Amino acid sequence: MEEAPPGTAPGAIPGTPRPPKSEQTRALILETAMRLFEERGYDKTTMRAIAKEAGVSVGNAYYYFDGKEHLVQGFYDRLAAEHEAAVRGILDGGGDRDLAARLLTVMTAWIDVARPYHQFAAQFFKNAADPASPLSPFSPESHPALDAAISIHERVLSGSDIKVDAELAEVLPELMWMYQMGIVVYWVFDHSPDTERTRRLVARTAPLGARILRLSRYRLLRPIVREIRELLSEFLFRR
Amino acid sequence: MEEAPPGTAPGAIPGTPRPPKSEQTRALILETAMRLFEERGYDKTTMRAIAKEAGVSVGNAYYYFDGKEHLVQGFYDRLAAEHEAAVRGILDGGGDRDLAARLLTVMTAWIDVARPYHQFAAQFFKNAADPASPLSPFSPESHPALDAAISIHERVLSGSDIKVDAELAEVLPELMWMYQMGIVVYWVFDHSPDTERTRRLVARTAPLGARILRLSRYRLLRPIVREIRELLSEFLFRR
DNA sequence: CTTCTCGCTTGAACATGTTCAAAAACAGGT
DNA sequence: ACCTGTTTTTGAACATGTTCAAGCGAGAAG
Repeated sequence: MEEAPPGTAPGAIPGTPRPPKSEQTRALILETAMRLFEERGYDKTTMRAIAKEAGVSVGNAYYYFDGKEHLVQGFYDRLAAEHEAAVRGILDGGGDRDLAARLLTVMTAWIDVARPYHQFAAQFFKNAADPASPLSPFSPESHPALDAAISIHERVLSGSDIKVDAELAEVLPELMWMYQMGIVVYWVFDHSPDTERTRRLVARTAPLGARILRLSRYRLLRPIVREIRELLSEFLFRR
Repeated sequence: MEEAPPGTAPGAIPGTPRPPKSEQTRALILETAMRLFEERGYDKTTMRAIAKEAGVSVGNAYYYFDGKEHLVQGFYDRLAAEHEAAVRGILDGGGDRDLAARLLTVMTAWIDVARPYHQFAAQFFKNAADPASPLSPFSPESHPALDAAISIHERVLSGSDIKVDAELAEVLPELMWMYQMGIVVYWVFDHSPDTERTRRLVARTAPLGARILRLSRYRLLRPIVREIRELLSEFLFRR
């Protein structure tokens, strides 16, 4: 999330918050960029336009951000924060304890939160898919966001009344996150009005997932569940 | 695969093959581009360099191809053709009839065929993820390639000795193609030497898939299999 | 007060994908 | 051989992300 920190003040202790002046400029540029992205879309927003609108020079934007892509990180953070806020109530007590319901709520909340950015998201989605880009979910820069997203699924699971093997429970949140990524891809490509198709897909798959999970305790499926669990723990990305 | 066809000759019947001269130029540009992409990578290869190396002007390249991205389509086609050739023997009689073995062969063949392009693929993978790009697997331009890829999985399935419900069999090839896409994504992000991790992942998941498919005939799983089948036929892309 | 330091800011210059009006090559008819 | 309309080719111009050498300004040091 943090950019290459513009050098710290001369005698300043490292780790000390940036002097407020530059922080203000940084925020101004970021906010202007996000506003223009939302108004005109990612491609149509030029760095020159951002600089002009923010009342700074082009070079100044590059002083604070390594490039145009980095300005999008703001959306990641905002999205993640809004999503977290939207589901907090449901996750921390008070909510339904049924896993299907919890998952559906969380996923639907994400679609709602992300709705204003749908068109814009499709435009820069490619950057997220670029392994070399900091916007990739696997990049070091995205690690905090990734952890936050997975943590949501941890809470979806742990707050539910479902009974699963402890070892399986360990890899499930990451699997659920992958499910979410799949939905996001579907959503990005979804051109139905208000992404109604994606909503329907979630409404169908969330209960299905919970159902499969319940089934996983049957004797018959033991060996295969075991195999899947081992697979996940070996090949999931965070290992 | 076909570009916006450079206007047809005056009295020519539409659908008539292009005059060979221009076809030659087109091929020259495409081949030069592919060679340079392979030598220097996608980003490092400029349109000017391609034109210069091919002995034509920049504008000429744009006369035949709508843009730099379109030049990559050649790799798609080449890859698809090489893959098809590599697995043809196994698919059309003669090969193993075990589904796991067939799937593993086909997937491993793909990794082998794609090996020379791994680094390069990672560089333009983002374009394939862009819904607006012609390189997206869902774009009209990629439709032939998509059909070809799915047809391979149709043959993997139909040539195997596995018994599956007819209705399920109808959606399975597309599901298997999605599995392949998942592997491709893993492969793109895979930095292990010779993408050994991806190979191991395939070696583990191909048998797993076949195993799950065999299990699907159990009474216990009937309703859930039915649900999955309906889901797939409703939400898969080609519908 | 002067000078020095260093973070901050500037805008021109650069690299590269893309467009376009015009020139050249070409084909067919007379 | 010459005219005419079409296809092909050209290269300069354009748009935009990015870099960089130079300038600015506020506070520290003298």
